[in-house]
Amino acid sequence: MLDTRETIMTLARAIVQAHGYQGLSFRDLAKAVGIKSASIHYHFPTKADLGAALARRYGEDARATLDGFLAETSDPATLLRRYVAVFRRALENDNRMCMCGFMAAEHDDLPEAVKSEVRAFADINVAWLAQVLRLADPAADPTATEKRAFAIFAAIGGAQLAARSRGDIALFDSIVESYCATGLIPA
Amino acid sequence: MLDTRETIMTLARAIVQAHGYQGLSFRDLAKAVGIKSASIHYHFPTKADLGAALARRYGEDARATLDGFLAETSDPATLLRRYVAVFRRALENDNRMCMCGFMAAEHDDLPEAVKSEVRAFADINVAWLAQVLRLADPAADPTATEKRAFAIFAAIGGAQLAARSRGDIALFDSIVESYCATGLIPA
DNA sequence: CCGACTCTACCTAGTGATAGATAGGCGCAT
DNA sequence: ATGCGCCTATCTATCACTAGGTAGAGTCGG
Repeated sequence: MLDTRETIMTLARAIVQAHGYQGLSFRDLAKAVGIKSASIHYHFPTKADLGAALARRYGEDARATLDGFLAETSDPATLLRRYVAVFRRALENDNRMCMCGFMAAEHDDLPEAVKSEVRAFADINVAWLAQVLRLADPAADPTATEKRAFAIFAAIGGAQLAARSRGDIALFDSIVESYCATGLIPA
Repeated sequence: MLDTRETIMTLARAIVQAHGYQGLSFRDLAKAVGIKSASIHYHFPTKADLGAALARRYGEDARATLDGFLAETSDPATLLRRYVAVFRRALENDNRMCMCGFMAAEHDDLPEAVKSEVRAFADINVAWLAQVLRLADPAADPTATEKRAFAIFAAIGGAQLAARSRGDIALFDSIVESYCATGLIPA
């Protein structure tokens, strides 16, 4: 393998998106990578280290993706459509979900280092959404915009969770449609 | 204990609401109940049996609670406010969340019997919400009403998840406020 | 050019803790 | 005396993690 550490992170992310942090085992991960579990510990001393690295990278990747969208267009409707599509893609990928969404549920059992990265991920999403909402309505109250951004973030996460529990991507689409129709997500 | 089986179910529910199905261990549960783990197996032969019974009862209780609301008033705004309050109460109870919401995330690792009960729980919620929406707008298209009901269910679940990840009930309130302000939840 | 040293990236083997589950027995109430 | 409710004791499997070792690549002085 060219870069084992990267391979570990990629495969671990996929596992956590499907089974959660609790459902991530060094043995299974090692088997997927093609090495022994002891070798995972060489790259990430503890599971908490791996979890924190995973969540941090997840946030970095999200920021890069979202900023990429902003570099291509300033149309709020297009940007929000693309944002929703990111969450849809997780479901398309074997009914997976947002890694930090899963970790949010597991909050009570997460090492502190992982918890703070999960919070940071939410912050990145909310900040970006608020930025897009300001493009749509620059005159709006900044505090209300931030609240609205958090509401959209939470609602899409909820739609993903509901669709996942049924293994039904069409349900995700239907729920998001309702969000747009009722005005939660501006069109 | 007067009724050990009931005690097991009550305490198990609390554990799953905080740590998920995966986070429920017979040893910890038995310790909480004050018996040995082997005795749990006497009442529930396997963990899957316990999980299914838990999810089924959760749905039954929800139905009873919601129907109780309907028996008291026919005002949609009041009913929806009470519905939201039920989810808020989980957070108030040591930052717990909806048991079936947690299980929705764990979907991939759930025994089939548990999965179907989780789906049934969602059905109960959506059916009740649709009923309330029909009270608010009897002329609306029934299919659209059902979609809207699912959107509200998903959005509130998402709000709970987001608030839990921050241990911040005020965030739940803020998000729900946004849902009402934008019109997702009719006022 | 070569032996000695060191570092990286992996390995085998095993730790103690914990998981769900089982067999069989004991005490008590009907 | 039958059976319910719970027990002790144990099983097998898996968990994160560790100790200690090794093959190979790179680095160094002489």
